[in-house]
Amino acid sequence: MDRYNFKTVEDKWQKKWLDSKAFSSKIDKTKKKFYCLEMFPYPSGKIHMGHVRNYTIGDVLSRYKSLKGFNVLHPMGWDAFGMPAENAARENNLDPKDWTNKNISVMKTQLKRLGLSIDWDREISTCSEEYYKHQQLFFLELYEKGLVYRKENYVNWDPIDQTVLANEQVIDGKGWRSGAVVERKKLNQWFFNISKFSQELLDGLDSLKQWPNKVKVMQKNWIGKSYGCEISFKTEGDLPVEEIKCFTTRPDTLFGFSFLALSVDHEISKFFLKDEKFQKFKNECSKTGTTEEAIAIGEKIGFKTNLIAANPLDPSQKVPVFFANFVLMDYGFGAVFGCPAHDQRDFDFAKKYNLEIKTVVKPNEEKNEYEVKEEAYSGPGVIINSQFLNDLKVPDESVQKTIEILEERGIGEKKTNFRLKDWGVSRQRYWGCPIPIAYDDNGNVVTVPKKDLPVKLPENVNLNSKGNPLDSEETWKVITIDGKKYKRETDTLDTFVCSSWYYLRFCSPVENSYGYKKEDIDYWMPVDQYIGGVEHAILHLLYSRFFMKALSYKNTNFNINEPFQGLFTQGMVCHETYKDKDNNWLSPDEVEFIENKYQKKGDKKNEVTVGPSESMSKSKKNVIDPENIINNYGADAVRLFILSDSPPEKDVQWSEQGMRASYKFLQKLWILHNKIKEKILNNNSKTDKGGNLEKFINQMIYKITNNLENFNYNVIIANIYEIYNFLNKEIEKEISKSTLEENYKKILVLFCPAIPHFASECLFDLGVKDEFKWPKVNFETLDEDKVDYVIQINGKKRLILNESRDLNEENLLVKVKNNKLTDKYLKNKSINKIIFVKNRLMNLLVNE
RNA sequence: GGGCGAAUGGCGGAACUGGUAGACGCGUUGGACUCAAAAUCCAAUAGUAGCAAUACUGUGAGAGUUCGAUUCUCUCUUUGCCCA
Repeated sequence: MDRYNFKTVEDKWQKKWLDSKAFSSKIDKTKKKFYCLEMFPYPSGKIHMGHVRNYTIGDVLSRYKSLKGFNVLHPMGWDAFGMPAENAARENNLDPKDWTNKNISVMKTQLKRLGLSIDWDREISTCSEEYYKHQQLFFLELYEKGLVYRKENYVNWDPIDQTVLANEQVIDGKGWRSGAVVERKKLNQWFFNISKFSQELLDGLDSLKQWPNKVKVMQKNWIGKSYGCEISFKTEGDLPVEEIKCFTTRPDTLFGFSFLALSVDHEISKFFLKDEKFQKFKNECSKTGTTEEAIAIGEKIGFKTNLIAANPLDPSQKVPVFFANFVLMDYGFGAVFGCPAHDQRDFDFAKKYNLEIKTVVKPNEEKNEYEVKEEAYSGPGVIINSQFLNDLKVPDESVQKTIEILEERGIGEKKTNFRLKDWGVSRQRYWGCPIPIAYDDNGNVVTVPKKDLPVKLPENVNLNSKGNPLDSEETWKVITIDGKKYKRETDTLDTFVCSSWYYLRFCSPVENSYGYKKEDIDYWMPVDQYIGGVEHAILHLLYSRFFMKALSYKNTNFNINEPFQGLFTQGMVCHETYKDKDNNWLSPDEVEFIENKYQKKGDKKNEVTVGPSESMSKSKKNVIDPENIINNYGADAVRLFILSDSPPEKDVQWSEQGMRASYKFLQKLWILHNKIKEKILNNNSKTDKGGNLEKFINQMIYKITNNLENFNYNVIIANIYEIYNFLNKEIEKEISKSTLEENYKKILVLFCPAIPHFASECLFDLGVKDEFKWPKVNFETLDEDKVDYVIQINGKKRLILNESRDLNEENLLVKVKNNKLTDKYLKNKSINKIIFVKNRLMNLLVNE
């Protein structure tokens, strides 16, 4: 018998699957479909362990569903636009397209080595013209429907790189690449009107029964529905302004107000255009970033106007009006009233400008004399010092009641406010999908005619120019429409747009005339199971949901409400971190463990400190390269290990020892396989002596099926080990050829989802050539003649009795009393009560 | 500060609708094979006491419901994630 040679076996099966197009999927209305999708990768160079885990989980599910008889769609593609390509190309003087395509080819080869059941005929890449031309058409359709618009908006501006930065690219207020202090700058940007669907996006969450609750909660918070009130404040002063409208979620604290704060872009700012001091102040404000966090942490500064605002509920109360850096035009009307006692931001501001701090809410447990002193109080309680609002319960009753009063008096109006803002999709980047828009000399917008799509990216551009490379492409920029010259939009689309609809494209990957074919999406959509990292819980998933709503808006022909019926978020792959004596990060293969000490390889004097296990990242060098691991141990062993050590939704700790154990296990399993095969071939026994094989196998079919349905993939691996342990002993017993053969073949099918090459080889070795089917549980074999009864005395387990099934209370009690082991507990004691659970347990309550 | 989770041996983790806590793996210890080591195989492995059968304790802490709680309820501690 040979050792199990994973290289030949895995190569053989991968070739076989490829040649026979084993995983190609076609519409078959006689079968139930199952669309299994993992989040597609960014082609960054090589696959990492996170990919291995993500795609192994998806593959287990796909293979299982397919064995269950579903018509499975399991595609793969590339999220191929984005900044890393542009940066890498700039550094190495390459074309981003070449860099990306090279990476795709490397990573595709690596993924194939994992033996994934992917329909490669459906492969797509978002950077191909074939893909993005449809995206441009969608853009124009959305534009026609009024869901896309252009407006001036503040962005994070990097003055050195001359580019816009996303919020996550701003680190400690500085550009992540240049290190320059980021400024606020106003730019014309394209927006998708996602906020139009705020309510729908919120309501839709309820229908997503197979989504993890935490993701739904995160989306709910992100959408952030709140009720508030729009209040008009009468003003007086040296400006021709009579009233200012504010939005607030806390109208009940109105009597505690001590100033009004306006955004520097509030329309009133037009009166200050020539005021140098104000312009200086405005400049100062632009130095704070636009993130909520930056605003919360940054110092609050204000610019006092000569306006005075009156409390609409008590016009005798008058307060000053400021411009302030913590108010943005995005929120409400760019104007808020400040109640320092009950909002920390307002409190900080009031302290700085010496404004009154008037307490109007007291916590329930406090006395009426309660006063806010050191910090704002924003918790529940009751209203005080507020005339007719006094004694209302905060927050529910007080907010509601105040709004009613304001509405009655015609000075306020109830408003629903959403935190969700429209999606800015403009990026000042080369490597993205061009926006099919052009401008005339006056800056008026025209759309590129649909027949002229795609708007292709120019080639051989100079990536080292300042700002957006497309902006310096003078010849590309000029476009002629109907004989007239226009200038193209040089911004490209956020890459999240590409990933917002790629799952539709997988249904019709080669359809040329449109982004999808109705017949295809009617059959395949929605995605039955979507699998990926929780880091996309908000943006990508919300944008995708929006995209479906946008496509179905004013379009009766498109009726997909939610793209992803089931969602599973897998955990990360972690590894210990290492630092040498000079505090440099070391990779795991630069470290060795000798004489109970970690040291740098070949350098005894360089002791290594072991840090906590963290998500694998290049910056901390705690990365294990999947390619080496697959080469050393084989794809099945890697799959086995990555599944075995933790539940898929939790983080898993990479361990070399665990990896080796998985490898060794497959070797042992191969030896066992050969023993079994030998016994099947040369065994004439017709009887099974003392064997429980059939019963055991049925239990395992039951368990593994359940565990697969519930994503308990780590337990499935434990079940496989159990099967091995059992078979390894059972095989020594006398067992008939038919029982062994029949049951063993079932077992091998159970192995298919997790270790497909190995299981296929064993089945093939036994001459099984037809399509494999997932075995059914034979429940009859599970009904045993004898069961273990747990016997408790006063609630404590004292004895296990293996007795006939379905014993009634009296008969079991006799057996218990007759058993010598219970003597010492029952002697001279009377039984007060008996709890009896059929086929399971008897609990005797006796006098102590 | 708010929201949502989590806490089980030396470690990763099992435990169906409340009913034998610790499956399975790693590690550790002992043994076999070997001149020796590696590899492999066998055995033990929650803690305490005992040669042993066995007994007691034990699922972050404390209370509660129950014949019976890792599982349900309340309070607290620690910790993770998201939002501020």
